[in-house]
Amino acid sequence: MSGLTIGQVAERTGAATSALRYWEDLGLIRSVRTTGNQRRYERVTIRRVSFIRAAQRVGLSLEEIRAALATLPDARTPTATDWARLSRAWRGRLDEQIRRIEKLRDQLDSCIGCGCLSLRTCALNNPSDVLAEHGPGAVLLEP
Amino acid sequence: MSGLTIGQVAERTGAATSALRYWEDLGLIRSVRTTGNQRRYERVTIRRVSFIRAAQRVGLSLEEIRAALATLPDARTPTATDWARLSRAWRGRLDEQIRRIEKLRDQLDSCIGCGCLSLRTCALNNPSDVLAEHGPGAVLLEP
DNA sequence: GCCAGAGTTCAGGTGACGTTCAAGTAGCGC
DNA sequence: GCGCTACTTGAACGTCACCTGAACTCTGGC
Repeated sequence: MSGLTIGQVAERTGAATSALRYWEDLGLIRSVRTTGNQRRYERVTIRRVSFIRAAQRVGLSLEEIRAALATLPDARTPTATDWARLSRAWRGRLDEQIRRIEKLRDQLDSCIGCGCLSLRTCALNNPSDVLAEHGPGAVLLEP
Repeated sequence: MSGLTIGQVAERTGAATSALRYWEDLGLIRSVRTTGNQRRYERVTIRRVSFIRAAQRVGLSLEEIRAALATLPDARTPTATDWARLSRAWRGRLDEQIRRIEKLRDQLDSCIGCGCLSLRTCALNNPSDVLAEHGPGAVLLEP
């Protein structure tokens, strides 16, 4: 009646309570407190948390997710259209991820015969165009 | 002549010097020291580092890589056949990764229209069979 | 009023490094 | 041998997205 506990949100979304608290510290979600200082979440938070988890699976960092969530309307409860707008951009990311891994796999196929891993001859070892050069920010695919 | 410096190994392999020192701390690579306490690497270390980098791109943790490297012969310099044996097992991993992301993408496609992200109806939100439940250990795809 | 279970904060750990620092070293020309 | 620059050193701290445990407090049912 007065909102969902952190345990209820965790159970309904599959997120760990520690993650929910962490996301709240980062400002991704909000809660109100009871007189005893316990968190209580609105029901709309469930959808927000679901969005965060889905976005993570697609490979977005929490900072990117925070930015995306910031474009949601303050005044009203987000609609299905709002959520759809945010998730539409993910498609390309997934295609890109698949493309990268497929390329890596094909290179591996052409490389396994030789076992080379040598500098100029082996494509597996020259991935400059396969993966970005490394900015910070990990993509957890299988956390 | 008396071995490669850490900077030379970094340049030839593309690994950062900080990573090389870290891997040495973990026992993945070895070095000898000069009288001035600087690291000097054998030329074979280049191939070893290349293997580590390739294995990481495939998604192995450093611990898994350490275990794989431990199967290399101590007595002699590893041959192309040795390296090929180690990398053969990666194929399935990459296929599995592609399968996972493709499934996620397909679910996203069927989900974008509705913008739902709701609990029972949206596949994107029920990924229990898509990704493992989360043991520790991050897979960095795009570091 | 009691108790179990769920909640709280805080400190510290994880993996795989990157960054920054003062201080030391290598190798070059001269 | 001297000076110069580029490189290297270990230690300590930061990063990201949390997890774990300690020590405590709240909530809800009986």
